[in-house]
Amino acid sequence: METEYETRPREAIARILRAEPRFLSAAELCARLEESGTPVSRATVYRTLERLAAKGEAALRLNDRGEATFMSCDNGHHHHAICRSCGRVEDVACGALDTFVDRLRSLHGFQLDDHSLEFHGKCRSCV
Amino acid sequence: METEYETRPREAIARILRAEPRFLSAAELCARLEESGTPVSRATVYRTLERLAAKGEAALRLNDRGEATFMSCDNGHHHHAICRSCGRVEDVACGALDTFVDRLRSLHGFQLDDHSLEFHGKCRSCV
DNA sequence: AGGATTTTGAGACTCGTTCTCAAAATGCCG
DNA sequence: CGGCATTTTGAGAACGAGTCTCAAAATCCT
Ligand SMILES: [Zn+2]
Ligand SMILES: [Zn+2]
Ligand SMILES: [Zn+2]
Ligand SMILES: [Zn+2]
Repeated sequence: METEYETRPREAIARILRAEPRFLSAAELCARLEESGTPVSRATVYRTLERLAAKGEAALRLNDRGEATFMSCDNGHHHHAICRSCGRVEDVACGALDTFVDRLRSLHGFQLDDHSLEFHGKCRSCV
Repeated sequence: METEYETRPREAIARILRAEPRFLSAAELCARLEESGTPVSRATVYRTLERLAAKGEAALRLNDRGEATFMSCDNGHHHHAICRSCGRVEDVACGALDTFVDRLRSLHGFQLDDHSLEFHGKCRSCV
């Protein structure tokens, strides 16, 4: 069998993630866990984050230093607007680019000054 | 003063990058340099890539394992379509999303099956 | 060639991430 | 309640990409 246990570390990690609209690194998560009186080892933090990401309950993002960061994130396909100064993340539903920008300005009050866009698929010679 | 020298390692690296429409990691670059009879140390490879990226002659990208990869890339703002199987990169000029997708299909013959989009700027509370 | 300056390479080092494995926790069943 | 099989955890070793150091080599200028 392969049952799943509900453990203190897992709950503590999930609680912190759910309360923060930001991508947190494993190190930051460790620090917060320590502060909140529920220290969790690095190994467990990584294992739990990997598990959450696999279940689609957390989004994984590599920051500009290549470190893995995680954020609580519901399943559906959408994109992220990330604040340069505080890191706050606004979820933006997928649609045409213009709609995106409009929504960012009006709905989220987000001042857009840069974006990165990457397509993935198969090139001509790979069908 | 601070003159720049034209050296064998730098030329070898630039030559490989210019011939490959793919993002290459420092390790891959080292291997190719070795093969082509011009071994270059890791340190120099990293220094040269950093230099090229700073001059806007190479694009930097973190792959899904967080490793830095580089590709010869001209200055202007544009986006990338990356083949899932061979890694070939098609440059796509910036414009509305619909135009992007059309261009990918017709001009590049690129079969799009996923994309990632990230906005950067300032959130409401950071002005 | 001579010499000031820049560049290189070998290897030590850093640090994020993964691995190992014995100890602890969990849930179940008698 | 105790055992008990199973899962999870933690401390620390191991790993690997990237950076740093500094003496030796290369480059350019005269
Ligand atoms: Zn902000
Ligand atoms: Zn989308
Ligand atoms: Zn391809
Ligand atoms: Zn653009």
